[in-house]
Amino acid sequence: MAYTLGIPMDIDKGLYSRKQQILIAGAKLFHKNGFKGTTLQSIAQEIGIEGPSLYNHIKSKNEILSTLLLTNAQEFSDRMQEIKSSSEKALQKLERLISLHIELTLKNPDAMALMLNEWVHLEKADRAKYVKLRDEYDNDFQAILVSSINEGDLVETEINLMRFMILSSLRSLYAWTAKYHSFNRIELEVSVKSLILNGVLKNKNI
Amino acid sequence: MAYTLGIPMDIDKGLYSRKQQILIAGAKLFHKNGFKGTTLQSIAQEIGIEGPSLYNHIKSKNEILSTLLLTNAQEFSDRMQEIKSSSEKALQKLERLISLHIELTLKNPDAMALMLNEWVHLEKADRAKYVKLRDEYDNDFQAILVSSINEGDLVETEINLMRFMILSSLRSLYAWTAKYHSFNRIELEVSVKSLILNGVLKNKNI
DNA sequence: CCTAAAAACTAATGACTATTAGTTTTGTAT
DNA sequence: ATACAAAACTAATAGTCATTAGTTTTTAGG
Repeated sequence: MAYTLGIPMDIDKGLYSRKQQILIAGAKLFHKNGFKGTTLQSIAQEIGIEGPSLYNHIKSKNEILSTLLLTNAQEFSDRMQEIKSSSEKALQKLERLISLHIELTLKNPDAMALMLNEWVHLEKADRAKYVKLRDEYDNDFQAILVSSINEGDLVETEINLMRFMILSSLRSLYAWTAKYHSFNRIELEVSVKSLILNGVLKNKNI
Repeated sequence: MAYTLGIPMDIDKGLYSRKQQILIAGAKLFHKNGFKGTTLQSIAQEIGIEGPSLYNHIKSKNEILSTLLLTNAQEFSDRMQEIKSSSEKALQKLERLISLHIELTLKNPDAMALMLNEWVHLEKADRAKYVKLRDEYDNDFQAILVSSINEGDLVETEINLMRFMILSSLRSLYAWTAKYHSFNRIELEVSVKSLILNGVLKNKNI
């Protein structure tokens, strides 16, 4: 069974289920206007129904946001476990993490955008869950950087800043892909890896 | 006369004017809860008055946001003109731009955070003005990168992606400085420049 | 067909909050 | 002191939604 946004696809119709449509429309509009700036009516309109009809499929407006954020945060977390537990050297793990960000960004740019800011509108419990997933991810990411430094592959900069700079670039990629769809995934991976690993200078003074 | 956020400081009292206090509190709360998630009452409370009293100093809630965003966008724009018109080589201009982002981020992290997302809540005219300033800045930034490539200093990656990756890192710095105040500006400049220019790899394979 | 569940609709409700009105307090210059 | 303006307060207004209630339409299985 194929999944998108954590919701099973309605294969028979070759279409998205109503709940999926709501999540897709929600992601799009939350991204465009912010969570608080988006009305349920506008989400309903996007899929051709009236506002209150949404309640046949969802429990609340907040549920839309938390499904989007937690599904994606969980996917990052799961994929991180996979990468962590592999036996490659840390530098290769870093490259796989870059690929992961690009993959998920291309699959779901709107949801990716929400992960940066809109989590502040989650309700307490979901918010705690989200922040926990995210902090763990960041810690794991940094641990891989530390390993790679110890393996002699990465330069010894202040480690928090290094993690921060890399993750900022990767987490902002959704804005790039929205404008330049022409790029294919492989090209993008090559370019992004090169920029992060080698920087922008042509002649390094080693 | 000293200025902050484009508003003259009330030097006699050694304090901020009410309008400045409102802008500072607004930036803080808009950053924390988003523009739509922030009530005027909460801004007023932050500076010890009642909500409606704000109207003795401002015209509307939106005015707070637009002052914050346009003041800072204008400062970026002005400083860009200065750097553009200097006679250094492009690589030095790029380094000055990195310093500029760090300087303004340290001076005003909350406002910097707003520039990423909250501009969507500006009213039509202000929004157009903001987007124009920002697009022009991005174009100028990219033009400097192109010059630097032509001068043989930067690698020939897809230019939009290069600009995008650099600006994403720089524009996210506010989140870093909020957590790691211990860093001083000079150290930060050295580290950020190195990460952007040289990347994270220790041994480049030239 | 028929029927029961799912999903839609329209019409409230009620909370929240930006803004206005009208009044009182505070600060300052004469 | 006094008066005038600035700045604060309290009490209303009015618009905007999320959500609920109650009803009708659609859909799918027997």
